[in-house]
Amino acid sequence: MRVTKAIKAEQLHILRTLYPNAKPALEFKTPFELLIAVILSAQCTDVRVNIVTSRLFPRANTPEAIAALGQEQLEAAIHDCGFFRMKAKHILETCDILLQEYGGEVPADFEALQRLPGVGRKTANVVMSVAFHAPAIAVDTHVFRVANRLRLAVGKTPLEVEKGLQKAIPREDWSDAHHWLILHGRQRCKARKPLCGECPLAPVCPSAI
DNA sequence: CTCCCGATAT
DNA sequence: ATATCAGGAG
Repeated sequence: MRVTKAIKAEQLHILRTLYPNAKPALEFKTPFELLIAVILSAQCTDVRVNIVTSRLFPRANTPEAIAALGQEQLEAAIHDCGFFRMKAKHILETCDILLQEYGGEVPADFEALQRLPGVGRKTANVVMSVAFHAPAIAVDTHVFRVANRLRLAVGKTPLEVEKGLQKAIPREDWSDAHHWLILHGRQRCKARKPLCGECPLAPVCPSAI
């Protein structure tokens, strides 16, 4: 199947109808809470992150309070998210930088975010898009897999797919489309056993079995 | 590229 | 037993 511009538009239309109320799955009340939640979400399900942060944020949800926990207590608090030693280290370093260089606030700047320990391109894109409503498409494992399967955007790296998606999707839909692709990846277009038989996108998907 | 971490699904 | 999970650093 050759995925034309018209077919890509149809793919997006079906995704929109499938996931009409797409929103972030991570729970947060402030940009700082979102930043911490997204750092924790690396190679971890959003469900598990929400369980951990629902216990952590009432104790500490500011750079000062997280820093006051220290490495050992923070490791214990985020243990269930995996990679807990590195994540705790990165979060503490990030809190120090926020306090020293940004007045304790999360910078609304893509480049500045990427300079924070534990924050790469994907996390910076999520924070810019979700917390600051900037046009950005974060390419996580789900977005990468689903975009490639649909050939909505093809690439060997997340950055290539990100650029392809920016061309294929109208800017005003970037935020919604990001969530459509994640929800589709979680619910139907799974990594292991994709449910092509009951997928409404199968007729416009070159990878459908 | 490997390592970081462990629970869960297959 | 192995792949996967809202990745990032060395």
